[in-house]
Amino acid sequence: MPWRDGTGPPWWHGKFRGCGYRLTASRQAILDVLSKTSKHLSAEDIYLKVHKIYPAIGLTTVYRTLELLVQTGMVFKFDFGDGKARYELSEGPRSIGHHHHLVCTGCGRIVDYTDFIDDEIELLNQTEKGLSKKYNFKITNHLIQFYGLCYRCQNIK
Amino acid sequence: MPWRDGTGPPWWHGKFRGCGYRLTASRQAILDVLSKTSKHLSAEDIYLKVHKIYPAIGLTTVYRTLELLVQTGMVFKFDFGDGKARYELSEGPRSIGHHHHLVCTGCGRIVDYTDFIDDEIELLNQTEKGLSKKYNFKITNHLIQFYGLCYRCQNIK
DNA sequence: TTTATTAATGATAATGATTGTCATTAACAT
DNA sequence: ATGTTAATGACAATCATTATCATTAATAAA
Repeated sequence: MPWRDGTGPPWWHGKFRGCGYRLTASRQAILDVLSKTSKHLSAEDIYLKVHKIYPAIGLTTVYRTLELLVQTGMVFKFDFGDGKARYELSEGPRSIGHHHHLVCTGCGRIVDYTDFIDDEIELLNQTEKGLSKKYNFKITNHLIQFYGLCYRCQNIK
Repeated sequence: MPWRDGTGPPWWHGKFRGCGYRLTASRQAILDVLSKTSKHLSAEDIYLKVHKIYPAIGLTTVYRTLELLVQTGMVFKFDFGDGKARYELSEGPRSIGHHHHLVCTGCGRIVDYTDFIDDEIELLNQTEKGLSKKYNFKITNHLIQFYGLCYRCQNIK
């Protein structure tokens, strides 16, 4: 399956049909928005962006589509503790764009990092294997976040 | 500082005074409940349990106390994707009770695991050190969750 | 191609966890 | 013992997310 190699249709085209879902304009628009950002968008952020391109869309559809995308593993849903969920396109824990987060508990700032990812991934693979066997889980993804204070919040009294 | 060694007052007594907070009956009751469970309680779960011992307490106070406990690092707030936050007493990522979670995306079942923790922790320490330096973050905690399907959900069509 | 089937959609209302308000109470420093 | 002020509880308000339901449109069937 072509994964964003620039040739042919976007990598997600086949994903829907295969599962019996329809590839609609709304869904394409949402995937488009997600694939063109590196930000951590909330459902409403996504709604607003999609709305510019495709004004007919409703917020409900955004929520519904995101749920579907999360279920099929195409999108990962994050919680950074600010009361709304954030969504990122997920090409799986082994993909190139995969990263983890550093979360400032003072101001909510989020830093994506890919440093150290290689070592982490290797260990995580092992852990995954062990956990899968012991608990009979079929593991599909993982979430790693570090919490702390960013340089700014360290210096605020 | 005594950390639940069984002698003297509960380990958290000093935590409050030191920060200028008052150690009230509500707060003690909430900490008591949290320290006596290994479940992943929501704010309402906690409210109901505390209410039995200390019926005067209000739900608002539970939320406020939990927020305080999270801020001071005594409690960790989790999101397992079911719409409500869960709280666990945190003695920090190096403590004995520290564990990570396996989350079933099918039914929401949560498995705590401590297996592999030692290797994980060692790598996480290194990563933490590297990240701290590079991004100038003062890291205080981390969150690790694996997502997948439990044995039951794997066999449901 | 036309038509039938049914998933997908949008508008709107409903839900429910969490937060804000404010008068009252109680910890604890003095 | 008393004053200061943080903490509390009842209640209202907020706001992200979900449910409802009539309508539309993507795909299969003819």
